[in-house]
Amino acid sequence: MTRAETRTSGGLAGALRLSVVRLNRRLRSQRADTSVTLTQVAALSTLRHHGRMSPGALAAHEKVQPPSMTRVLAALEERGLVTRRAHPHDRRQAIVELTDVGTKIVDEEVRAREAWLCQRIQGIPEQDRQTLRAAVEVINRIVES
Amino acid sequence: MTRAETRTSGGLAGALRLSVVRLNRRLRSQRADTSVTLTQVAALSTLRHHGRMSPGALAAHEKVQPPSMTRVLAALEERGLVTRRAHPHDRRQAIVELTDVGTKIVDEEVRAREAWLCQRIQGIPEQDRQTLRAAVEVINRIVES
DNA sequence: TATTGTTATACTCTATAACTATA
DNA sequence: TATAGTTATAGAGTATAACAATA
Repeated sequence: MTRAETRTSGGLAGALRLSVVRLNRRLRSQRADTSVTLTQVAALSTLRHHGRMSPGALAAHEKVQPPSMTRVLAALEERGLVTRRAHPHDRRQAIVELTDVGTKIVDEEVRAREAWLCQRIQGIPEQDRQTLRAAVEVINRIVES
Repeated sequence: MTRAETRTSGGLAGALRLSVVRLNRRLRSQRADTSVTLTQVAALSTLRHHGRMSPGALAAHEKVQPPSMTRVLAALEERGLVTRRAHPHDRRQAIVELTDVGTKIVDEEVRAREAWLCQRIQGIPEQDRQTLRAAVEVINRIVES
């Protein structure tokens, strides 16, 4: 996909779609056998950055429907990476938080799992890294809108 | 995810991963009932841009394993969007190409399917579009490496 | 033997619909 | 009634292993 083909909004949308789909595939394929999946990493990372929250809030952050998050959390809880507590005032809600093991996974094993992308980012010019930093912010605004 | 958290390569890798995962989810959820799926659109787009090619070449372009592409092509062939021809000199290979209907899908229905992203891209400042254009090139280089 | 592609199988990811419990 | 979450079910997406056909 060359620069010339992304001049129009439609062309840019198509090019961005292809790039995102392919990078997403690459990221999923970097899964180590003993490690957590890409979706699980995303949920753990959100908990690490934003602290404990309800399953519904986590689903909203991750842009998935609640039943999808239920399944992710069940897997994480089974592996002892998160725990569930009762909400102090609203018994419908649960509060999900990282365990010590879960925190360790996010801080260490997860970063090892990202080695592929991290290595490539280290290998590109600083100007390209600046482009990616700015693009992350633009994409996040688009996703939130 | 703020700019400050993406200063290191690891932080940038994590932020980019989260953004890509979430945008990918949004793109998949834009599927129209009567339309083709995101994976099918990606394959059709590649054929549209690069012309006819073998299933193996298409899998390499899309960064999927050959059996995954076999399944995608079977669905597209069943819907009459692509055809298979024999390779003139190597009978192991097939040549996949868009039908007239498939071309029409790529040019019209697929663009309608992208309305969500296209609309958002039209709504951001030109400077942000330039950022995305540059980021597409950087991401593509990373994916190819 | 090496390459191209398919078949068989299984797992991950995600959604919608229907349900339960609580507010 | 409305909200938070789960269960049931189904479909999309993808991989590895084993196979068939051809080079």
